[in-house]
Amino acid sequence: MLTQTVEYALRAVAQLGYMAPELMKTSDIAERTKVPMPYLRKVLQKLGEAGIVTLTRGVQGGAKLQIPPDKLTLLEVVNAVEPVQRIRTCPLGLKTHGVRLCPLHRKIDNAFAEMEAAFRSTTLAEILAEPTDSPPLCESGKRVKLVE
Amino acid sequence: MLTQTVEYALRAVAQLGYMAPELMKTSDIAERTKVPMPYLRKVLQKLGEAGIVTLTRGVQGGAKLQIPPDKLTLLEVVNAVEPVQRIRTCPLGLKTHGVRLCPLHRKIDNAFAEMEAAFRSTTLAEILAEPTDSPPLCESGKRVKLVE
DNA sequence: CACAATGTGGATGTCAATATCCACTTTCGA
DNA sequence: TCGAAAGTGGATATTGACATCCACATTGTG
Repeated sequence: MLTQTVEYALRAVAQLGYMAPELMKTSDIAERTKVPMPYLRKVLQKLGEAGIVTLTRGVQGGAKLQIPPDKLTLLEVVNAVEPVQRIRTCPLGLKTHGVRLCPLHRKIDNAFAEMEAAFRSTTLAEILAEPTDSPPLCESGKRVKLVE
Repeated sequence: MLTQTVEYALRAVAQLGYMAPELMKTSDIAERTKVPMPYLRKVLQKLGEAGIVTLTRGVQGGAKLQIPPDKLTLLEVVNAVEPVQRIRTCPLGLKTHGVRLCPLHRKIDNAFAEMEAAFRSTTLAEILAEPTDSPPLCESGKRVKLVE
């Protein structure tokens, strides 16, 4: 959970959130989010498959949010690129454990569960709206749409 | 955080907790915890450098817990093999962000912080003592020391 | 219609985490 | 004192995440 790829996906979605419902081409997203552009393409494709963004080809093409920011949870974004791996059976393969995790693995899985819950209960809109000196992905005071 | 190596370290420490304060040779730990033995060696070495276990060479050598289970937190074990990477500055390198994380990264770091706290507040003794049908690393009913 | 802008799909490269191997050192006990 | 039982340190795979590249398909515009 929470790999580099997830971080990239969250940045891209946050950036698209500013633009919503307009679209933005990949190279611009890459520049604003400081994600390597060729890799960002792959990430956006996964977000596309998950129905979170819509991708359009050709001139004037790009990506745009398919889900309104107040309906999109961070967990959906995370799961689109790298589903949270909860511990469901004993990682040692002990037969008698199975579904009933031992205290060690229960503890670990609980930590995952809490993280999952934290992301599930947070929408993109909340992230974008939160009052702060440091708006996501922007320099202070530049909390505006991309100007051409 | 919480890589395979961390999982291995926790298993090894849990196993040593059963034996404490006696020692156990690496091959036995490997067998019980189902960790590849050559790799377990490396993990134990890190735990040794951190002062969590003591390693003894030669005949009758092996590893043993250096810290009593009720004084050893899971976080110490995690940090010994793979320190938790908290987000302390803006990952995008935005100058105006710096120490003051944006809501997105604050959210992510909070999740890390909670996980850290969960592990800091749990001792090995608690894990081993928790009443359960599935004692850590053992088949049910076999919550006993390794019998030669 | 032709061309440039843009995304697509797949092949390939890079690197760190994971895992293995081996020659060497240390220790115990016969 | 010698040999077997351990751990040590370093070299070497293996693997998956991360990243790049390129030929191609699609779309808007002159």
